[in-house]
Amino acid sequence: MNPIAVVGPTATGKSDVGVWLARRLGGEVVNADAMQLYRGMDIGTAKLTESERQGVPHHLLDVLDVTETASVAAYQRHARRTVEDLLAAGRVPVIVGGSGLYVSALLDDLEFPGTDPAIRARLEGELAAVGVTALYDRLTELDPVAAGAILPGNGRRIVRALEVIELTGRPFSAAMPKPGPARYGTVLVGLDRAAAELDERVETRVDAMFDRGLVDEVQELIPLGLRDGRTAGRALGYQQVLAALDGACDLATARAETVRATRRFVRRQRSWFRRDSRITWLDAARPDLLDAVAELVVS
RNA sequence: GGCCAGGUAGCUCAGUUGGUACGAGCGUCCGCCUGAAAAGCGGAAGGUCGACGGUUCGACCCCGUCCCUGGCCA
Repeated sequence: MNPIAVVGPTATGKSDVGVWLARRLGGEVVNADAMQLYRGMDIGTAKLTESERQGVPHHLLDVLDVTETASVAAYQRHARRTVEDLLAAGRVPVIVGGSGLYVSALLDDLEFPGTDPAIRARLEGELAAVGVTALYDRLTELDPVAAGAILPGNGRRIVRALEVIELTGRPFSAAMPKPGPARYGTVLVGLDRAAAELDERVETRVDAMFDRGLVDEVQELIPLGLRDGRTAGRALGYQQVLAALDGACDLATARAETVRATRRFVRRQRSWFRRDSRITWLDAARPDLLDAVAELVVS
């Protein structure tokens, strides 16, 4: 049986549907959520607890230390291997996550040219020293096409483009994946909810995270290097709690900021997934949701 | 009841010696997205400048009255 991918904005209820599908189909869950990759980041990423997983094996959870930088390319390798292993074993991969780029890396023909820490560091140094404009001008000279696709203020992407050019000696082709069927014949199911309802769920969920000890979790992760990592400390909730612990604001503000930032994130996730025409969308609030999902999977 | 501060974008506030509001942050909407993606970036829509009257060629800015909010004093 082909893999199923359950995607969509955060707080819609993807994880539970994933478990249900896995149990029903004899499958296992493959995480496609960038922040759930981190060990110890449980409360703030809404990772399912052991009991909530109901015995369903979950892959690609807790594979990174908080100090490690998440990487799509690494994710792509691990996730593909995991999916292929499951298929070989006759298990149905149930891909669940809201990180659009990660899902795409797994299911589309994305190829990531390498990276070189030295080159990267140098370019970032330049970015800090000379400013974005100078680097953007250079990119325009070296690769007008890439420059056209990257906004002049986006230092991060400009650096990456220059890195790839230097590394490969060829222009940075920022071509989006060509439209086509998803790898492994994966069926894509999108879960969403009415905007107002999801906003409310986000608020409830953030409240619950703080009540369940998000602050303690952050405090335990600090000695493990949460602040030193490049990505982990930027996760929603963690970032805001760190700011509060630094005295930049109080915890009530951190909580409110987390709600706000999460809502913004939901908008971005929608705009990412919206353009993928392979996704069949379902309103996660419908009472017969599971039946509807089952129908999609069978057909 | 008196005094003071204030009423400008959905919210918090800038601003104009009187000449079409240069607004900002947040929110909202839309979009982009290749080794940081829960990240990074771009664009747009929103204002009868509390009400009414006066002065003026012209007022959101000046004057008067009133309404509202906050604080202080009674």
